[in-house]
Amino acid sequence: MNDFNERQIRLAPVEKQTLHDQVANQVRDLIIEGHLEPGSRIDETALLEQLDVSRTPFREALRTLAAEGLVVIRPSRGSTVRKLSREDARSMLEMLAEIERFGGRLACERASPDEISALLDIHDRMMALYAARDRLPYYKLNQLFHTRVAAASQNATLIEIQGNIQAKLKRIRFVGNQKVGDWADAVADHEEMAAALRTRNGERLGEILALHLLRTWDRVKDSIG
Amino acid sequence: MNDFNERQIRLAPVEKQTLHDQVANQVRDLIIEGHLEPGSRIDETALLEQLDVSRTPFREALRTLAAEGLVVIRPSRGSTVRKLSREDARSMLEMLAEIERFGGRLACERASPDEISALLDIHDRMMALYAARDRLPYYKLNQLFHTRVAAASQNATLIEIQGNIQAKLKRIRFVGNQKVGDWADAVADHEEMAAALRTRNGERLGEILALHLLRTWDRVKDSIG
DNA sequence: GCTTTTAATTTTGTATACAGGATACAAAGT
DNA sequence: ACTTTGTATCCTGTATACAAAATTAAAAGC
Repeated sequence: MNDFNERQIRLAPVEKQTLHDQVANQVRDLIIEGHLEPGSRIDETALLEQLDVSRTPFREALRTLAAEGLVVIRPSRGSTVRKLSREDARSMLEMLAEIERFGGRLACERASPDEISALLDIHDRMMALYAARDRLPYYKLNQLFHTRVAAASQNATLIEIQGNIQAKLKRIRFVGNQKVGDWADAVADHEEMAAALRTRNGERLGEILALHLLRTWDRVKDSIG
Repeated sequence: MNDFNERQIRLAPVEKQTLHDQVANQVRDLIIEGHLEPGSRIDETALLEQLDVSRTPFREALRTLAAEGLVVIRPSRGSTVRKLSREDARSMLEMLAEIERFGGRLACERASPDEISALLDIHDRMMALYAARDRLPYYKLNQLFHTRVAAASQNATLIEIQGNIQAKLKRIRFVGNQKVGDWADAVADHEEMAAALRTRNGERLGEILALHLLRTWDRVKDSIG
């Protein structure tokens, strides 16, 4: 009688996590959150104990992170947290700017009304946080906003690449947003983005998104390398 | 007296290859060259014997390929060669078009005269191969041309992403270029690219590159699913 | 005859052991 | 004192062994 329901449940299984994946996620977080210094050596034995796994899944995780570009593995010489050179950061921001420009354009063409209002909602919350000068939650929501714009482009490849680059730049961008005046400028940009979203002006949205990121480069370029 | 030379040699060591890397490259080739059918299961034991390695480096290689998006690993259920859905292919080509558009623009701004003439040289060789209707070498050179345009953008991130997507699409694009009329169209595009390169007209070059790829989508979209 | 259970087999994920190479340190030579 | 050579230690890469899960095959029930 509830056979059918049982079956439904079986057919939609909870996606299982291997140890490898868990470790990869944990280490990725450690890197992105800045608990592992860029350029520093990754001490296998230490992390191994801390995470309480054996070497096999740990090393597989490292390979994954290396392919993602967060970790550098030099044969026989251990792995290090990838340190972005000035040139790396420049090329990533330049590329991200172009990707978000395109994403913004597509978003305005393809987003559902719901997606648009969800975006505007995030925007409003960001503005409230700015008014309260509540930096960290603002920063988190900002990341989310950019991610969601990309998501609204309906282009899975774009979404993935945007996420990848954003992850690698996460720390840098945070550093870049420290000065008060810069924050005000960023907020002004975001107001324009919201306006462009409301009118579905893709050209304009893309333009501001790109500019927004290129400005980030100008802000951080001297504190890197 | 040759102390200095000795030291030079030590400072530029030959980059060593781990077994893992070799296996990753081998399997990647197998996939790209089409010797492993997309969607098909990857039989560990079979490949293990064939490549004559143990499971550890092999599985690490699989992780790498999974992160690159060439392989899909479902926990406890083995790995398969990633099969591009129609939607995957669409989003990749759409994205690649935009990336190459940007790459083309940057190339015209930043390429050295040498790079430009190297590109035009490749172009000439392509045209000769077209005249001889020599399909396979033409195809290879075509890949190289697009890669080199990207390289001329001087943006490492762009170069990497372009290469990644190109690798994943390799088989599809080959399928798409089968009809005679299509080939002629593609050649016409390439003549225009060469012209734009000669005059360093980045806007134009980017436009044709993008169009060229979007046309590819039109050609292949019905044969994918 | 078809579905469901149970058992056997294969396959996958993880731990561990071992070997080869790299790093660090100390001793000898300049 | 500084460089070089030799040695000990540590770390990395790979093979293998074992356990858990999934797949397949066979048997039992309806």
